[in-house]
Amino acid sequence: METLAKQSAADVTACLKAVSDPTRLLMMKLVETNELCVCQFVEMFGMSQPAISQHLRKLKQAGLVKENRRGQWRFYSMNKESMHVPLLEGILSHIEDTDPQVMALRAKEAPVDCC
Amino acid sequence: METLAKQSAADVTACLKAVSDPTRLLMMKLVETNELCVCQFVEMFGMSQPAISQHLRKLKQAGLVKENRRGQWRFYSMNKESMHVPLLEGILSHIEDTDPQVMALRAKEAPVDCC
DNA sequence: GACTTATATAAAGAAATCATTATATACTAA
DNA sequence: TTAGTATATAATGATTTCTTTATATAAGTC
Repeated sequence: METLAKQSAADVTACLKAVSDPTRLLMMKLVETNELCVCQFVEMFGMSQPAISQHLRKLKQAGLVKENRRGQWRFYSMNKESMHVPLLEGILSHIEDTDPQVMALRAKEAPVDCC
Repeated sequence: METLAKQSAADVTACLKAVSDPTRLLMMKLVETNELCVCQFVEMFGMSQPAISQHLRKLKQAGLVKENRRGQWRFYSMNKESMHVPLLEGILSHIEDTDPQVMALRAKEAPVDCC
């Protein structure tokens, strides 16, 4: 069942800009089902912590992820209330489950107190 | 009926980068059904001819449009053979038909020998 | 051939993007 | 309170993107 909530071209562009970066697209694929904290992203992507934080900020500003604070950690997951969810889910569904990049990232998923 | 031809995350990113620009997204919306020549795009978008040509080149390099030469004109239309068609159609389907930008562009559509 | 028209390509500059290092904030624990 | 950990923000620089102006190519016309 494909929900077809339509939006303006400008809104679609805003969503596409947010996920047209390889790191952020993969991030969205990961948080589609999981909730992950910043330090986990850092481990998985092998990127500096500020770089990860800035990508997450862009996703948050676009309304694609929501932040959940628990203890000293901040968890990110897909914002299912976003107007962009139908579009976003549609895009993510085109990434094959066996995608090597996604597989490699998931293999590196460490416990929350990884850092 | 939603075709679900899956691709690698890298391929999806390549497609998204091509259409995450407002001009190019609208261009794809227009050539989804129509075949348009460069001078028509120039009229419709009110942008310089080289700017239009460069956007078209990016779309062509991504395999999203095909070029058809007839006389002195070059017509562009969606490349229905592209691996990205299912993803692309999915994205375009989220743009509402009454979108003001799309409507404004279509209203400006001039005959081919416009220039 | 010379001239016009449609389009592509090149060159250049402003603005946006994405990374890094350095620093600030905020929560936890002792 | 002091120290440590997790994350955000600021500052900076390299690269990319998007536009414009200038020039080249290629087809059509006289």
